Amino acid sequence: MVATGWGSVRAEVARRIQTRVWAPGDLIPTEEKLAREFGCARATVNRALRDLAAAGILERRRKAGTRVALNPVRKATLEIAVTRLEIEGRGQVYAFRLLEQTSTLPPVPVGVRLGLQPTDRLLHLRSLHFADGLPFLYEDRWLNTGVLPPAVVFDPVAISANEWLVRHMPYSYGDIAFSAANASALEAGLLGVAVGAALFITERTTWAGPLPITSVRLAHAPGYRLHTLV
Amino acid sequence: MVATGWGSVRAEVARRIQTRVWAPGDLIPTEEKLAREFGCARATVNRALRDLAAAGILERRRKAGTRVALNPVRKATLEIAVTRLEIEGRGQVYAFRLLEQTSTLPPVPVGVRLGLQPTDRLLHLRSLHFADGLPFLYEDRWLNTGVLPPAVVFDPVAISANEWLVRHMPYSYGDIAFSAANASALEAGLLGVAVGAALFITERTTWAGPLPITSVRLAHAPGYRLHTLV
DNA sequence: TACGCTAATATGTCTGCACATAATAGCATC
DNA sequence: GATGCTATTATGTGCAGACATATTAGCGTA
Repeated sequence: MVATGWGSVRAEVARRIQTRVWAPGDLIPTEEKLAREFGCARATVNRALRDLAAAGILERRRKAGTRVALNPVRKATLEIAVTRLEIEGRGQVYAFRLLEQTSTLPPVPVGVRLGLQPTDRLLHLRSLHFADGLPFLYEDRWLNTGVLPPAVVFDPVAISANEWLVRHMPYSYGDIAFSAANASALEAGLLGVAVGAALFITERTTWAGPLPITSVRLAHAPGYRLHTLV
Repeated sequence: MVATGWGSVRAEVARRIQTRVWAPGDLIPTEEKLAREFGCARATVNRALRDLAAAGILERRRKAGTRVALNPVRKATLEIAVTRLEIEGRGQVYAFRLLEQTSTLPPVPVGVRLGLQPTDRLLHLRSLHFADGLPFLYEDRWLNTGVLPPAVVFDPVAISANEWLVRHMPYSYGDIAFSAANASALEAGLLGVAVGAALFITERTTWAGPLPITSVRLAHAPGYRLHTLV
């Protein structure tokens, strides 16, 4: 421990866990003891241990103390960027085409997922995103236009809904699910692949506070890989 | 702001961003000003803003100040649990069967991924995991036995490699990639699905510090969905 | 034995202060 | 105008001390 700072405390604690000085399930010394040992303030140790706990390596409970996680749950972090940036980030040319834009009653599962009344109409957008001219992603989106800020015009032909939302309804929250599915005839035709090809599917439902905004299904062309950070 | 604590500062800042009091790209007040406004210490504001920055909502740079992220990158967090716990967590019965256990030279891509010499031998494990008696997951793993702690015996018939590693080589780091693939004849047979069925694929490479431990490919039976937290 | 109260304890968080560090803006110089 | 130094500034991190809060262990009582 020649380095200083909470990062070095974290590194040393992580080292002791990796080298099994402290084994899974073990109770590690209290913040005070560690602070004395490392010659730093308790707040510094606290910062380091809190960080390791957030990573799933430690489990902390008041009074009970801090122990090395017994069933470490790997927490993987993914970056979900706007499609345009994802494609441009690889040095490819981005383009997208709007295939459909209708205001209609959503299918029941979509309505339920968004918590809507059966009579609520939604904007149904279907579009295709291209990388270097090749189909990259097929997007099927239901959009609750009622909650969009009326001040700003949304032209789904000019800008992808994804990007528009991220710019004008920032920092809403939702849940994301990933799965695999065989390409339907429609999807195969649009993406230019054989019917039944394995597609990587992303499904997102997004809320701004209590208000449902959008529910979208993204079908990625074969070859798509989603990577964790680091 | 009737509540107190850094959480309430975070909530209020998030609210101002959601309601576009502070729009994307805007510079928000300095920590000192916010601390004065909220009637708390700068450290408290710092904690709140640091948290929002970690979530990708704010961008912070010394001297430059704190601004609302212009191209917010959604950071999704996934929990990757041990397969047994994942299945038992749904109230299903877990079982697994080891299909192959050989020590051999890995295929070139695997060797490269692990950064091994072309002459290094690896333990090749192939196994099938079951949920309620039905095939759930096909695992194809290459394991660098040289780095395993010799003190503890690893019996791949008795315990899944995944779980053994997580218990005895805790807190190693690696990268994970998700994709979709059509089931090969082999996979289809093992998982009891049609050839060509869309499988959700997880690939992981794991290191303990500088030492490569394992590279694994997991093929999930159709219907598998990976969910983000919250 | 079972239950409930109480004291002890480890972490959670806040305050106020200090100094470190990175990045900018402005000035001086060539 | 271009370049380079310097002062300024906002965040990053550190410290010590304090109080809050959850949880446990132990004790006493029924």
